[in-house]
Amino acid sequence: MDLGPRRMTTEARREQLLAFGRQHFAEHGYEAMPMDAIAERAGVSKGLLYHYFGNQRGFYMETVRAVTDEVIAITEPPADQPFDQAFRVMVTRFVGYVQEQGEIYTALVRGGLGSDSEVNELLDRVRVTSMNRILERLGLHQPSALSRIAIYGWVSLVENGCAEWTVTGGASPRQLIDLFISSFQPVLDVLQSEQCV
Amino acid sequence: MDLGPRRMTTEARREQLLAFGRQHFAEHGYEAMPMDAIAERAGVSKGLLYHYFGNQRGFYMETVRAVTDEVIAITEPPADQPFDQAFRVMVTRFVGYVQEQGEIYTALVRGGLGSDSEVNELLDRVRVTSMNRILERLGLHQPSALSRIAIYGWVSLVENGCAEWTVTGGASPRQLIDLFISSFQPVLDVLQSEQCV
DNA sequence: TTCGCTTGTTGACGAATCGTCAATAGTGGT
DNA sequence: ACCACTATTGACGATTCGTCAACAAGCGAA
Repeated sequence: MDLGPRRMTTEARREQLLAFGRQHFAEHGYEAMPMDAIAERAGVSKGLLYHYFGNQRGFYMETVRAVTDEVIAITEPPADQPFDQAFRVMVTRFVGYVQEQGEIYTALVRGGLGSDSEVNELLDRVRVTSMNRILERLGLHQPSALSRIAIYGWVSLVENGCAEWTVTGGASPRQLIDLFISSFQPVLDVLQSEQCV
Repeated sequence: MDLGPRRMTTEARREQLLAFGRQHFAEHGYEAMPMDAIAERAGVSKGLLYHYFGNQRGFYMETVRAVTDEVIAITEPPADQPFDQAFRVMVTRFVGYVQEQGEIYTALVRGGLGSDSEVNELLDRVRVTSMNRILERLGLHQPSALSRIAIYGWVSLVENGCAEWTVTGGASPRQLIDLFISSFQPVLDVLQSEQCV
């Protein structure tokens, strides 16, 4: 598959393998294929994968982490704008990301891939990061449990709504964005009733 | 662990093993422990587990199915009530179920347990069933993609909100129920704008 | 009670996969 | 051209999966 130079710098090889892993796991899922076969598809030896990622789960985890880090970076809301606007930017960027990288991201979130608690922590980092960003922008530094649950739930709505969108299609990005933003209103109501107490 | 009679009827043994599996997988997750060890904990031989469930995934899947079937049965909305009321019943029963069986259900949904696409289909059955029930009660027999995405997203909000609730606590069932019901309003708006076209 | 048949149950086995490690072979520096 | 360094390999031991022929617990009949 590779056909490039047999010996690469550590960094280049690592990125190449992660890029491959992203494609591979999105398509085949975690542990659907033995490491021997995965390595062969990647054009390297099994030993090399173990050398770079420790074990099978390690390879999968690093791949997932690369994607989640990307999502977190992309959805960073602009700092110099009022909440409403920054919020819309955040949602828009997320939907845009899903539109482009949809299949891979969905395969990830849906758990079409395998997972254990560690992998789930990675995925949860995306949700918690989004939640904290929203709380911070709203100036809620000590939110109640209910507030956190409300935002967390909304983030899940966005995530899974997008996942479903990737599968079924049939709606424009704009429609999705509007849906997500209007869905936030009840959550915002909870947060504000919070603030008054 | 067992200490009961060594030889049981097929049905009794099967239910005993499923009850054990529910506890075990909620605590240890899928594939965290070899089948030998699982069997030992269950007080039976490894061969018996394979006899009843075919393979490791089979045992896990049947366990998950038992739980998801339970959820689907419990959240069946009453047929003889108007939408608003039936809807509230549905949400209330779900929250009640999570309150009682929370840890097991959450371990399942969160994927603190492992999963592959087959397992995920099982979990998705719960969401899709809820979605279809709502659509049916509303008389929407040919919903647009956006409508389906909206409801699916809302179901995910409920699911993950409850999961978070199980972990963090700090809110009353009533608060959760109200949150979920008010969160449905924007979704309902989408559905109704649909209906007019 | 004893025999015998049905079937729930077992544990040792072969196959497959994981993860390791000493050996190999590119690559850059001198 | 040589050397030192390290990226890379593939065979190996260990672990786990899933199978299967043998075992034995219960029940009915004699």
